[in-house]
Amino acid sequence: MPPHQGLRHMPWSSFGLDLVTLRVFKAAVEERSLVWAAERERLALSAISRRISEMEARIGAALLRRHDRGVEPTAAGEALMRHLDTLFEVLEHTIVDMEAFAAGHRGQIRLQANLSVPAGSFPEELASFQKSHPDIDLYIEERISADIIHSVQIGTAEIGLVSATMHAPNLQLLHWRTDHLVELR
Amino acid sequence: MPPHQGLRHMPWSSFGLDLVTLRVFKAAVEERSLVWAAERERLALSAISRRISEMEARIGAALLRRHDRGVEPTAAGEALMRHLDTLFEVLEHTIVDMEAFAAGHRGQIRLQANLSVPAGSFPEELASFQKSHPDIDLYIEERISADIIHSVQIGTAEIGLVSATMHAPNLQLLHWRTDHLVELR
DNA sequence: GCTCTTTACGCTGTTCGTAAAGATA
DNA sequence: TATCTTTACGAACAGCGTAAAGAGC
Repeated sequence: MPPHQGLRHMPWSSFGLDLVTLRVFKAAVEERSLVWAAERERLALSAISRRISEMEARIGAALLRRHDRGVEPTAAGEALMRHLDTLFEVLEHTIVDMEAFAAGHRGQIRLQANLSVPAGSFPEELASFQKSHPDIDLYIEERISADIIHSVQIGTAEIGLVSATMHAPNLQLLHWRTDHLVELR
Repeated sequence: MPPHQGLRHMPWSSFGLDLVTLRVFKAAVEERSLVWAAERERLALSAISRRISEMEARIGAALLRRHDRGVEPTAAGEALMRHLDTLFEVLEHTIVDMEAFAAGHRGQIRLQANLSVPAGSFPEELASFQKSHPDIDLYIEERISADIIHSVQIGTAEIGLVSATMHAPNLQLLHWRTDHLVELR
């Protein structure tokens, strides 16, 4: 049997939406011209024309109205643009988030605690955490509660453990990369 | 000068995020296995492995932890997953919206007519149109014939009705989203 | 040994850029 | 004519699938 050579037909759901084409389309609408969009996206004019035409074909509706002074979105194109604004916003947030992981504190967690905390089941909790996250290096430091909270807030520590009695009864905070807010015990 | 052959390096911003890879990654996390993700996405196992590895390389952080029973998201992978949920939601809405335009049953239609038109059976025609297309909002404006024609041409009106005697005997044009050109009576 | 993931490699489809042609004021 | 968009075509790249190799229980 010859190589099956893939199911090329479904890049995304039924429409062939891809980020590059969507980005190029956005540029075309914002620049009101394929020529300028080509320049802005550093792509050949012909490539942009083709991308948008093929997207229109797949969707089954015109997205741009062409005239000899440039282009203009149709009603469908405007609707698409509204979605693209939020789509690329989400994407931007995603990238920022991923950059944070890529940057410095990759696989390292700085933990700060004060002395009144560790008495209870803390060591076991720590051990289980390290077992389930073997690729993370834990750095443990002792501080006073106020400093710990500040460190977590400004990001010089990923985890802060403060005495339960000082701030909230029976509650210890584990603040992990600003994504997780976990109750410990 | 030889063909410049493109700036291949920047599919999206600095990261090479593309919808197919993101979708595949989502599948891998949800299925907790590349094998199952491959099956679900109808893609070769090797293709999935490569896609995810390359995305991790570009991002500069591990997204999956591999063991011999499958895969598991790292902290970075979990963060990415949270964004993907909203991203694909937006995309889903976009597709639904575009499908509506493809079917031709959506949105607003700006209609321009001049006074000499409506005398005849025009109101009945309009009523029947609105009855058969209940989800379309009709906006009606009065203009002179030349302006109407221009509006339809440049797209500020989807429908133009001009006096039969002025331009073509016994003919009124209904120009709909530049896709349909329908004779009205 | 079994199940999972990764790497190697040939091959095909995709997509670019250049260049020429069409369209419109 | 000048300025935009589209189409044609050759070439490079990207991405798939098969198959073999690595890893961990």
